[in-house]
Amino acid sequence: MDKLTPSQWKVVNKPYEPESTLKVIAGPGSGKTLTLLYKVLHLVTVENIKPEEILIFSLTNKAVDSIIENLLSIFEDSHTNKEIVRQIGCYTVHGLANRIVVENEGMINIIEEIGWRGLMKLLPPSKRTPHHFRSYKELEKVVKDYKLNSARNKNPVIEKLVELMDNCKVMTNDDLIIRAKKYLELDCSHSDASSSFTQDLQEKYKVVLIDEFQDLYPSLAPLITTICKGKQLIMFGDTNQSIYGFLGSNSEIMSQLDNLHPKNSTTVLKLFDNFRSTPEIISLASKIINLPLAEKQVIDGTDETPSELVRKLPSGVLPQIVTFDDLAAESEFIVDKITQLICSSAKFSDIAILSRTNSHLTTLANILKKYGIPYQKLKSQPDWMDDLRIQFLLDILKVCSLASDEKHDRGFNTSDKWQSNFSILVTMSALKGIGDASIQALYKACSLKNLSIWKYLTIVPNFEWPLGLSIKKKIENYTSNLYEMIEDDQIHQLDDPMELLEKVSGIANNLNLNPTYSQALGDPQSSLEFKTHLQEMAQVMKVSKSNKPPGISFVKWFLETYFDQTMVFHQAKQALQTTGPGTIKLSTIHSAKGLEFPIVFLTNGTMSNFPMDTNALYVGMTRARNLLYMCNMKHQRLVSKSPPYSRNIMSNNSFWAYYNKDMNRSAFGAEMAHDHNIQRYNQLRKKFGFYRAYSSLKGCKSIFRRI
DNA sequence: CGGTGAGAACTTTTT
DNA sequence: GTTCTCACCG
Repeated sequence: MDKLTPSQWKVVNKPYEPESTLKVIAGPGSGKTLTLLYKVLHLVTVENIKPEEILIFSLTNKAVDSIIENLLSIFEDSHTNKEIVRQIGCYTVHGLANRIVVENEGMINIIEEIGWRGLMKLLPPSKRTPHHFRSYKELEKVVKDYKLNSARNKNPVIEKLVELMDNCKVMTNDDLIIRAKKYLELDCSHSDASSSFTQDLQEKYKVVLIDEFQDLYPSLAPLITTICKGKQLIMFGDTNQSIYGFLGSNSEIMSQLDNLHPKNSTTVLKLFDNFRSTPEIISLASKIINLPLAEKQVIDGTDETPSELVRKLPSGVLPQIVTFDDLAAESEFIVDKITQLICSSAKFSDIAILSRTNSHLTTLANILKKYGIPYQKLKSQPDWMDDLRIQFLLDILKVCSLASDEKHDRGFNTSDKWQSNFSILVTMSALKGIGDASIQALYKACSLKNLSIWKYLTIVPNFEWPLGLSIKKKIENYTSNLYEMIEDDQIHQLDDPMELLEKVSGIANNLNLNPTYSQALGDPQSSLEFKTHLQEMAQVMKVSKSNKPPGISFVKWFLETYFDQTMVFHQAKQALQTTGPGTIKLSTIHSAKGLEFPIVFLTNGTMSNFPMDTNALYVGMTRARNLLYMCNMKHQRLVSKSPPYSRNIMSNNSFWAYYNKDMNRSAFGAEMAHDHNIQRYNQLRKKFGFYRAYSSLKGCKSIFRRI
């Protein structure tokens, strides 16, 4: 059993007290998660807080999943009923907001890239007007600003856009938070739905735990402060690991939370030790964030004196910093290093490659695939979800489902009347040859007649449409392809997932999509990729079908739940992969937050030229337990001093002894195997064709530096 | 019309 | 840190 340190016990034993705040500052590898788990256990077993009175928040799905998983094992270890864990509320902030809003107003639509692209088509075309936007991101920003203070900057164009979004229940993630807060503040104590989720939040919870508080940003504040008021608030985090600055300032929301409860009921505790990384890695990482190790931490604040800031013994191997001119050289270095490590004591599953961008990650994945190295991408969403072609199919499904409901008068109230408009706009905007002008003319005509777009297209004869002949033809094609599905209500009768998928891809096939969607249609690799994505979507559809309750059509059920189902499915699949044969983990630094790996490669790609964010670099580095390699990290503090470069990690017997001990693995006969390892390495080298690699490695100016 | 300086975007997440 | 756009100036 893991024993806690005195400073960890201090956190755990801090008594429960309503309307108080406990803030725990916990650096990387300080046992933050373990402390949080024991805190929950303590609340339940010692403080007599009921499990259903505890609410745990984090920001990412991965963090939430890992908390639940760890809670299960810790409650099991302490011989407490595992059922208890299911009663503890554990959510991402957005997941919770989503549940509240959906409970109160049914299916909603979270707007994403293609949604914004569709809305952009509604804006006046002139380049000179202030409403012209280069990219959908600009529009997104303007709409956000408008919503923040619509009273001050009146803008009729944006106003109409926002109105359309409201009518179609289209929300940004920030809207989701605001809406959720609104429902929480509503008094529904008189409502007869006695155990609604919203009501539970208003009344039941006593303790709110926030994991990774440094990741919070201002637009989350309304919801979080509403929820935490009057409860005991326990926060864990580390400002040095704040890597979501691009979403807004963390200090802003933190000061709001600090003021939530009276000053004298706030306690700040710190966890100092680092059980994770080698002193070599910690020392370099501290240098990056400009934290002179021991001294500074002792000075600021608590009476706690750090017993040992570093718990692990030196490994004798320094983090290695390398720079390459091109991608080929970088990937050869990585593959070669991996080969060396694998031919020593490391397993594939020990290794993680972390990069800053998802696109670079994809590049690396393809390279690993080429060499036949097993890998696994750590992503919260599966790949098929961000395929635009798939998103188009989903939007077609939404159009059919919503328009059919409207046609057959199944809307619940009048505000639902034109919910289909948004999806229609989005899908029509995806058609080749339909530009801003046509969309605007059509939309205007619909508003004049006070009809939804679909209704207009089906009841107004086409000679009245304010469109050119070729455009009319295209729109007619769109309408006639969807006609049976909507007007004959086929969409809700199709009960078989495969039939439905076939039908809808048939429709998409008949529609001529613009290049953004149909990217590289002729490219065989791309269409193969699409096929794989389709299959993955089909799998989720089948799962969805199998748990569909009676009394709802399959499409509706699928559209309402596919997101959640996909996440569950995806997570289960990833878990299966980790238990199978070892795979190298690929992840962005942001997604790797909270995780640790025995061996870490950090890479920034050779092409992207803008410098590494200090905190992101710090987070990346502190993921590593024993070995750290950094490729093309462009950061000021890494360009310093000179270098012993450990030429051959394979021959470093003392390091591998250290490594195996750290991993709790028997190192029996490791030294004996050394010659054998070298032999194996040379064979693989030959197989992988590293001869070229070596020449190019020599050719590129590798710079090895040390702190 | 062409040069120049300022400022923004590039990237990371949430359903 | 690099690259692009736009307003402004001569």
